[in-house]
This record gives sequence, C-alpha cells and structure tokens, in this order.
Amino acid sequence: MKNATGLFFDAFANRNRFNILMQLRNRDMCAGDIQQTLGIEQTNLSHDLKCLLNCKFISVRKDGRKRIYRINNETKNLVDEVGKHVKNYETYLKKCGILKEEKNGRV
Amino acid sequence: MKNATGLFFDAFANRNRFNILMQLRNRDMCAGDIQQTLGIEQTNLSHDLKCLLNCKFISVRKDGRKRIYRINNETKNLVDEVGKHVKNYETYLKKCGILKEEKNGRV
DNA sequence: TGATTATATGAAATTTTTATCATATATAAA
DNA sequence: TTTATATATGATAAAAATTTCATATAATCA
Repeated sequence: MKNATGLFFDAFANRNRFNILMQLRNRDMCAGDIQQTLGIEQTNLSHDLKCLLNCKFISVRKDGRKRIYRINNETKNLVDEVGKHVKNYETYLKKCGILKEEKNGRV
Repeated sequence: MKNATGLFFDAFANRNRFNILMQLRNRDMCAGDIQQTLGIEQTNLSHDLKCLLNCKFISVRKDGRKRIYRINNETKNLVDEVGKHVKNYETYLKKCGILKEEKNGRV
C-alpha cells in the first residue's frame, strides 16, 4: 500500500501532468488548447486531466461542449517553488550521471 | 533528451531518495544509520546517495571510515513545502482512482 | 600485512509507469 | 435526429525505472 507522499509524486511529478500544470499557471484552458500547446495525445491528456482533477490540483467548468480547466492556487505556488529549485540546480542535475537524459522533454 | 524538470523529479520524487531527504531533515546521518532507519538495501542506498550528492541536494563529510550526509537548506525547505501539500491533499490523493496504491510505502 | 567494516560500482533482471489502441459518451449544430 | 466535435474509459503494449546480484574499493584495526 503506497502512502500519500508516493501518490502525490505519482500525480505531480509525472511529465505530462506537470507540463499541464505549468501551462495552466498562465491561463485557464480547455483540453483542446492544452493538447495543441503540449502535443499530448488525446486519450493520454484525458487520463491526465482526470487524475489532476481527482487530486484537486485543478478544477473544471463547462462552456458549451468544452471543459475549461483551472489550476488551484496552492498547487500553482508549489509549481513555482519547484521551478525555482530546478533553475538553481539545473547544472548539477544535468551532470548527475545517474539520472538518464534520454526521452523527449517537458515544456 | 530529458530536460531539467524531468531530471529534477527523477532525483527528488523517487521513493527511497525522498525518504532519505526526509530523514536528513532531522539530523545528519551516515549511510549505515539511514540503512537501518529506512531499511533500504545497501547497494540501492549507495546508488541513491550518490545521485543526491551529484545533484547537490545533500553534502558529505568523512568521519573515520564512515561518511556523514547532510541535506542542504534549500532542499530541506522544498521537502517541507511538499510535506504540507501532501498533508492538505492526502484525502483526494487516496481516492484518485487513477494513481495506484500498491507497493510498500514511504516513511 | 591481513582482516574487517563501511560504502561504491556496473550490468542484468524485475517491476512499475506511461503510451497506445479500440471504443464510448456527451453536447451542440445542421 | 443525424452528424460532428470534444472529451472519456479500460485493456494491453511499450518504455522506463528500480532492484538485485556479483564484485570492488577505502579506511581502520589487530
């Protein structure tokens, strides 16, 4: 049985999901907009949005046949904190040697 | 090529490595102490400590044939921020439905 | 010096996570 | 009321991460 911290990181530290949170930091967006901006495949995006919603990291409202997603404030702040840390440690992360640098990047 | 955010989460959001950071938040410890406290297998612990060192999330000093590890201050703060968020969202994380709760937990 | 304790290394095996695929539903417009 | 658009669901395939295994090194002590 995984504990709350494990579940938290599974939700938050996932590449696509964190990218979505970073986008929503700027403005509310519907799924289609996020899809276009990040290039995430439709079904993956839908899975990811549901996860973020269930965890209450984001909320949603309806507008016609679209659904508009918004990041909550606490989560936005944490995204910012992480952003700072990444910036400060970027150099070391890149030459860690244990972490692998393959794959396509986050935004 | 994975970017800095991806590398950051690989280092920081890993179960064993985050548990190590949580322990070091309380006091400096040598590998043996961490091993006993967290029950991480020796070679895994060594891999994890090297990763955290290379990323500069922790530092090390020698004491006889032991090595004493210490968390840096910025990283300690981020660990605390994450802790708060986990606490606030724990209920939702546990009933997310997409995140899986198997496996053994973090401390 | 040789033995012992503490920690490190690298490759292979296992497990877990993430993406893909086929398909479903919900709302609105024609 | 049929069609098109927007988004959701669940099972499996593919990719990546973590653990295990065999072994190495480094410092101290007898």
